Amino acid sequence: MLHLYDTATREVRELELREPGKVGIYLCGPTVYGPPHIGHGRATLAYDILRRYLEWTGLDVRLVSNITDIDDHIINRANRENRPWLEITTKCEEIWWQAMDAVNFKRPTDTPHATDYVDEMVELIAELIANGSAYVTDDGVYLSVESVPDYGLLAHQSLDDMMAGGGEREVFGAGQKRHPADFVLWKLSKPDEPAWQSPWGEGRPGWHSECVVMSLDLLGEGFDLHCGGQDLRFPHHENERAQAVALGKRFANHWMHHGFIVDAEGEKMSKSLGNVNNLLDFVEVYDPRAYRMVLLQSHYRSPITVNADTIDAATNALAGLDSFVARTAAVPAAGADPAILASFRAAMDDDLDTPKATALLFDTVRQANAALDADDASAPCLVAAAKEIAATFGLELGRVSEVPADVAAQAQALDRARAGKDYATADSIRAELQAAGWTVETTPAGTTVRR
RNA sequence: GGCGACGUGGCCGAGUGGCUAAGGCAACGGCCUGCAAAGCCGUCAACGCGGGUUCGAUUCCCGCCGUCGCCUCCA
Repeated sequence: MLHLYDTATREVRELELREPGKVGIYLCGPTVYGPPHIGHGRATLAYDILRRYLEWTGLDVRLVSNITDIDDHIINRANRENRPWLEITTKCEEIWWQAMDAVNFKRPTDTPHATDYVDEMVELIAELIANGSAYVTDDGVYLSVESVPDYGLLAHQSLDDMMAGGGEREVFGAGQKRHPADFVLWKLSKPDEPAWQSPWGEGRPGWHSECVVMSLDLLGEGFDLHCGGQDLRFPHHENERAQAVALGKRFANHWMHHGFIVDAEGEKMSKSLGNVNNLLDFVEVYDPRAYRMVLLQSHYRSPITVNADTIDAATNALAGLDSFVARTAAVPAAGADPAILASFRAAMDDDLDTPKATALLFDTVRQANAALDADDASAPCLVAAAKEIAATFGLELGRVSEVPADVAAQAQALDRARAGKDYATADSIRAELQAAGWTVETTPAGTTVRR
């Protein structure tokens, strides 16, 4: 069974399932106010790999990932560009899924929207007020963090310590808060802002409530796993949890957080730094699979470097795998080598050790190639194991590229020239094809071309 | 200031109290090939600095240097 690092307990421990055979996962999704950057790519691919692996082990996975479609960022952009906010969220969500499809992210089983859950959030907030853990001020409703006994569980810092330093940023709603760390549950709206009815006046929900309401609604109390970026650990996840605790409800059993993309200088790549790498631009320039490969070759909790060098290296590694799949197209189907699959499973069960599992994949490919070269009977099982691992990683290998008729004709001409020992012609045809971007592989069985 | 992470060969990136410190990319040599490509075989080369614990440390502890993250709305 899978063992995962749990942020709450700070140890690698077994992912205990509430219900055998089924796993419920909540993944904090995007706020749709801009194009996704490559950091979002890691956020989704890390869990895409987790999800595919869990499914491969035979579990029934329910993956809930929200769309935050009401938020200050959205309102600010709408004001700045003088557009309706709904137009922004609709457009950005469309772009989000376009990018996710491009990196082969398997769609979550549920993608709830914050704006569809406003009534439930209002109910939640009312309950929190009723039991004394939330209070109303001039500008909204706040949760009193002092009413949550183990507040700071995920931050691993006491409230006092958190307050001690760091406060260079402006404290939101500082005026009437009882404690500086109290956070807003409901924001009263200003004129012309999107607003919903509530007992405390027209307004909109704060950031943290939607995830509590939606995860509990779709996955239920004590769901198995809650995921997101390391930056969401605090305050976002801490504050989600605080609301559930204040309600007396069991929340996530296990917390998983992934590391960041850093740039060549080792700095976090994020919107706040302004060095955005738009994911759609990225997949236009590079093979989207190369990004997945870079992620697979490092651990999900490590910060990783994504730049032209690392992507190029991954692209080249992928070329070898594509060649492997191309040369094994005619290898008869067989059961995957069980020892290799067992090693794969052992690596993945150990806190998703994809670097080790990826090393195993390359080693299996090498063994399979050697077996094929030697005409050894073990080849089909090795080939099957390699393909199964790659498929579980979500790597689509050896995609058959469309070969235009004229290119196919050139390949045939190349073969004819070689058959007639007209090597000058053969070489010039090959050079031409290569110049046009085709990978040309001349084998005894004939010439194949692919992109 | 508090909490935390990290510094491994040319590049990326695993890992371990002591057998030959993964894997990928790059480079180089060989086999194969008409020549290539792909593949296979092989070579090259690393644990920030200084102490300590230990029979032994890259791994544990302390200090230093350097980098990064979080500390109220950023995946």
